[in-house]
Amino acid sequence: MPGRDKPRRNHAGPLPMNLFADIRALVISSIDTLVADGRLPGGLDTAPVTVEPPRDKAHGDMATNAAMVLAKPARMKPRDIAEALAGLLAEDPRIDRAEVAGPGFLNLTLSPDIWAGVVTTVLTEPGFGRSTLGAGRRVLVEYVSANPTGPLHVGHTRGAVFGDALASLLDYAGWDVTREYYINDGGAQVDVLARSVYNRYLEAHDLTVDWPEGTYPGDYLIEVGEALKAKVGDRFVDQGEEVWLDEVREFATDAMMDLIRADLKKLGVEMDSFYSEKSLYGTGKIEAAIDDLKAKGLIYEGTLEPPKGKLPEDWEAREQTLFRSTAHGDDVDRPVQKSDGSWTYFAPDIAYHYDKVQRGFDALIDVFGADHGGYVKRMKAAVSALSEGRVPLDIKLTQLVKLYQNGEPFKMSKRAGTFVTLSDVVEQVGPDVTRFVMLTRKNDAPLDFDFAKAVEQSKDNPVFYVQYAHARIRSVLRKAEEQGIALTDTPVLTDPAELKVAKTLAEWPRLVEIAARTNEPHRIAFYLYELASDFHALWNRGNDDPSLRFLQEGNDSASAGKIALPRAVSIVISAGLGILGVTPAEEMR
RNA sequence: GCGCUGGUAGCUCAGUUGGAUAGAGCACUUGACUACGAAUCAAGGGGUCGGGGGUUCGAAUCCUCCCCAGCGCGCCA
Repeated sequence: MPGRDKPRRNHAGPLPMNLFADIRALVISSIDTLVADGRLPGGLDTAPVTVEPPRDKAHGDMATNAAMVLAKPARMKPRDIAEALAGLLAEDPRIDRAEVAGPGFLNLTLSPDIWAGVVTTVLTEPGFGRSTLGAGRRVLVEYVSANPTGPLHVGHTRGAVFGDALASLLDYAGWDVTREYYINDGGAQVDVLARSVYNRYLEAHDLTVDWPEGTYPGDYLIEVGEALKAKVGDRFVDQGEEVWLDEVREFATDAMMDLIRADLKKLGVEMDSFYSEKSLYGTGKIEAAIDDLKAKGLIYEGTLEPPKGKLPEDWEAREQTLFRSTAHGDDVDRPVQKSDGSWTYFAPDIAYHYDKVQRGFDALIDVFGADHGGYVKRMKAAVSALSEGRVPLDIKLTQLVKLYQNGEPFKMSKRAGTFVTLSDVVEQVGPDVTRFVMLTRKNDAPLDFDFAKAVEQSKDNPVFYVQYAHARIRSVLRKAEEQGIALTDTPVLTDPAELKVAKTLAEWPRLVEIAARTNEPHRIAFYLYELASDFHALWNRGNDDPSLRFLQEGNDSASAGKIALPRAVSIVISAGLGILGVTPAEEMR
């Protein structure tokens, strides 16, 4: 077998940062060597070559598909390529064995001291896991963007948590991230808000008022009405809308944004900027965006086909100003102006995204609720047109959150003014649990959130599982400090359970890149669960086998060698929880 | 009718963007605390990956046609 009796070498070279990337580079360079030797034809595309952890651990530490993806273009048998590659790879000191398996997989078993090196890297390189994937490019993440008409509810909470974790993840992966909230303060709904606040204002003057359909009767406006009274006295009583609407609207939206900012703060979400829709009106910004599209020949006057299927009752064909979004992948063209000449809601959205492009971002991400799924194509079309395809826009939809209390569904109805707010959730279960639970589901899958389970602190609740692992490690480290044990960055790893933990640590940088590339922060949460699981397993091995305990009675140097591994685990758990915005627990007694 | 998102173990969900015999947790069965923290661990049973067809060395993953659920579908944001 190749490589069996090669000389062992301690790590003279650089410590492994992303082991999978390092080994992949080795595979690629080996392919180049084979080409140079004439054993492989030139001009091969190595992009599809992957190096991954195999699903079955019996297949070694890593597997590469290189031979199989090269077989066809090289017009060779996969096993022949694999054999040639195996011989070369086995010469590298990092690789113990390279074995051909199955249809042409190359299974790699790494030198055991590689894993100790990984632990040392975690302990000595402050940025272990941080990636240069983003290369300092600027990305704007827009999230929450709830209408400023009331407190945030659970649906917004998920969007807030998701967007915030995604932003942190991208930052960790080397992007220059801006977090932004788009305030929908320019549409009809803020007029409704203003009228509702005006009603509360009248009530504050002990006047009786009607609450017609379409107003916001929520209690949270009572104090806003009183505050308005405190500010303007009875100046607006018995006055027509034309007198007070503008002022009340501004007063009310300011009050709502204060409320929303306070809600976000409870969750630990902090925006870099708030962008006002209203600032687009009367400033020429909408016109500028539409003109840009017009210059590209994408604006025209026309009449849309009625939608198929159920026809709106009051449908009648009208000529409107349309955006030729079909030229950029949409299904139908979209109106930007109503038949009376005023803007549709889509127009300021275009202007807002035009502004994002103008601000020079390299990539844009919008986080919407699932009920806005219908706008994905048109927004992508708009950004594609405005940036001439230069700026990618990814739109992530967050699905509904279904609330339960001990299995009993919680109903929420905004119309009736009774909905479960972000405050309700955070006050009951705390920000850490709220955030972690909402990130243990893919963003586009529905989420069941049971208050009872979330506070129960059981295994049902993964945040405690991860927190507990961290707390256990901190406990060990406190004891080590009490005993005056001098720490070392060089671990002693012998048991399979120890190696398993180190191998999982080695996957962290790769996991970060996958999560960042796919914009899927939930992968971080699942990874942390797996790391915690490996750690708990090792801990319990120590119950059966005292030689595996981190603190070795009366042997400080042995203890130090054992403690290095859990120290590394706590570093990665802290980093991962940091991305999710969850505080690592020091203790949980 | 069209579009978007889902459909994976009894339940709740992952699945490394096409890799090898599809994985966790809960629940169920059995076992481990004179402990570095048992909120933990070990072992076991459990599958037509919604269904059919296709693409290829290879499909839960890609294409196509159906079925089911949620959301959306000009002059509301």
